[in-house]
Amino acid sequence: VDVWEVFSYAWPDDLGEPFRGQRVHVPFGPGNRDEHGFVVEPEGTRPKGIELKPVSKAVDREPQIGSGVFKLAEWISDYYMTPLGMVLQACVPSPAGKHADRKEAVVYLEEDGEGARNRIGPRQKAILDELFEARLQGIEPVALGMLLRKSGAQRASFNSLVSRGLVRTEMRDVKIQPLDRGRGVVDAPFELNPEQQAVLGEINQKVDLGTYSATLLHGVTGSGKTEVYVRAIRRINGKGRGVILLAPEIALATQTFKRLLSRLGRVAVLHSGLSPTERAYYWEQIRRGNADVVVGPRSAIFAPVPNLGLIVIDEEHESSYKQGTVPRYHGRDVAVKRASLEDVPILLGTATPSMESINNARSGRYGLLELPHRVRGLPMPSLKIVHLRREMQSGKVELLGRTLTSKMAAALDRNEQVILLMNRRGYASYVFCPSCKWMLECRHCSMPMVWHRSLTLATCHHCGNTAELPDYCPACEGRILLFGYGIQRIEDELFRKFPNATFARMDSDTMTSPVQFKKVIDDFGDGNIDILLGTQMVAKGLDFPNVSLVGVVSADTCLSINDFRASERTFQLIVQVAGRAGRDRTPGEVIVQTLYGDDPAIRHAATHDYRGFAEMELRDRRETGLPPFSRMARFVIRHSRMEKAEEAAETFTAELRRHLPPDRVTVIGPQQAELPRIKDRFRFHVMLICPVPGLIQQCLLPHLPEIQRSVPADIVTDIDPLDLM
DNA sequence: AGCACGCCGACT
DNA sequence: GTCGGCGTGCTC
Repeated sequence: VDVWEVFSYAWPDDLGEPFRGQRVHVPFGPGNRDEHGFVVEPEGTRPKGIELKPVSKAVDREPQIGSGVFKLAEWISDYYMTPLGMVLQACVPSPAGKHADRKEAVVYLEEDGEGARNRIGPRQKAILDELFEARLQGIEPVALGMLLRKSGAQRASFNSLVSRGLVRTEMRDVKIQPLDRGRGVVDAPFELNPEQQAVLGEINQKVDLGTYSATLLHGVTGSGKTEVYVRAIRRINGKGRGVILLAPEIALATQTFKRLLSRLGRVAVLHSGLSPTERAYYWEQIRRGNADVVVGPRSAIFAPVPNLGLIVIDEEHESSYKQGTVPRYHGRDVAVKRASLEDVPILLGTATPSMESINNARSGRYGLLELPHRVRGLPMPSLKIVHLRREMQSGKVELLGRTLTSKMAAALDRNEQVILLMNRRGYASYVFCPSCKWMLECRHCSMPMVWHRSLTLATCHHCGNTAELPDYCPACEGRILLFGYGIQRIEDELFRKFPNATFARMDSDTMTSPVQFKKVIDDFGDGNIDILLGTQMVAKGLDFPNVSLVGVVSADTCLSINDFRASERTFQLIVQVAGRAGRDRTPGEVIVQTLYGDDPAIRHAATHDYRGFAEMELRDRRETGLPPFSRMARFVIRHSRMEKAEEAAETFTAELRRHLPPDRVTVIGPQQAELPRIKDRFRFHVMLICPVPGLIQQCLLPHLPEIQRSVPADIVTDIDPLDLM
């Protein structure tokens, strides 16, 4: 609904007084269809010569967001060049269902529902797609009500899926954690070390000052950042003010939420995985000022905390803070904006600061605090780079090289635990015909599909489309091969090499629900599992005392991507996963397998040399004029026909050029995007690079709606893009 | 996004 | 002659 304009309506007296941000229903368009909208100007001027329609209904009776969040939404609308209505929709959750049931139906995707998958209707397909998406995000099961709303399907289509055995329902208690439960605040079981105390002292000064300041807390993995947050939060709570704590994703937010429950007073969570009832409950409690802390992923930055005193962003560097759909905002940057609008301090914590943040710290825009050592004098894990090429026995493909294998054996002998990390990309299995080189590709995206043994289906990672495994190659009728070093290959190797060890796999295929996630985490924590094998998921925030060895099966997969942040991401991934090792008495060891051991990102990670890496990377970025020394904007032009897309991209770019000063804005493209076709749409893109923050928006914002309308294709606008594919 | 209007090709 | 394709434009 790309409606940029603001429309005037008559306000019937019986609706009370209108206020900014109020949700309303209005008749819209020739058929007067019912649309929802937000009051933007309660005292708007009446446009002349137009008969006003009356607002039909007011949804809110009290403001759901404060003026700070409303201003924030306006800023997002301008900065990210997104219509204000869409921004407000992202800020304010849709109103809760009327009935606050004690129980609700939740839906699971059935594991072995192979058959019957063909010949299902589009509505049923939509339901399955939603469920599959939820599984990939690890938020399965999904509340039935939410599922039907999101897929736009009727109950009948759903029932049909149940009778085909493709999905399964269960009744679940609506589990709302009452806010006042944790009233008795538990004291910390231990004292802060001098380093932590010094850092906390600095933070407390800013907290006591109570005005805007941004502080980057660079603390190595295991340096006790969370404990520092907790103390700072308590202090601000003691002044009767609330805190927002952002975590990169739902799973981590949930984990942090539980951790805080035992240490702080009234803790609330907010995220899209909650049932409407739960979400409404927390929202309402927060709005009334009953929450001391709100924990959540990026969207929690819009929480209506009435007397905000501090914002904390954990794992500031994480790219999941950037939203992939409109409005495409960066949670960290929006948080900094909110802090400055509401004049409160903000704390950004990480072991591997993003280039943006470290640059801000160096230029003095942010303060910088450091925790260079682990707590309790624990040493950093030792890191060893292993060149896979040298380790490979002739002709035989081994994923776990000689060194890693023997280190694993030794660790297991000592009854210590092991974490193995592999990147999803590059470790997928493809469906392949060796004789004619045919490969199973998604019909809609022209990208190879990935075979999942557990689902007995091939899926497309871009659109979620699924396909059955063909018996024979459709091109030459030859034999089909599953090709690639899938996770299963590693599992097979583990079976062969460590027949007595127990291991668990943790990736989006096996972690279908928070319950399963918790179970694996608990089992591993209790020592029932020796080896934890996982994707990025295992790199983040886990804390197991008995892990002495971490193996990075291949560090290269994120280097090969054509993206100027590849180096930064590789460095972060290695340092973060290495941080899982040696968190208690057993010293940690990390083996990084690579084909390109000379890569500077890997070398710096091996010596825990953040400074050296940042120095080098910033120099590169400065020389090439890339962020953080410039700002980028990216536009993707999409059309179902290739020529149309290309043509539209050309005219769109020409229009952009007319409004941009050529000496200050570099225009790259248009060119075909890295992923040339997704969901049946061909993609071209243009990139703008400009050293002056905000200049691109200033030049384009007045003209963009008009330009977009004049181009017969979909245009996606992405400011400060992280994804350049 | 919907939903109209409007201007060109293949049919009863 | 009309039905219907989808490019274009508007929504207070």
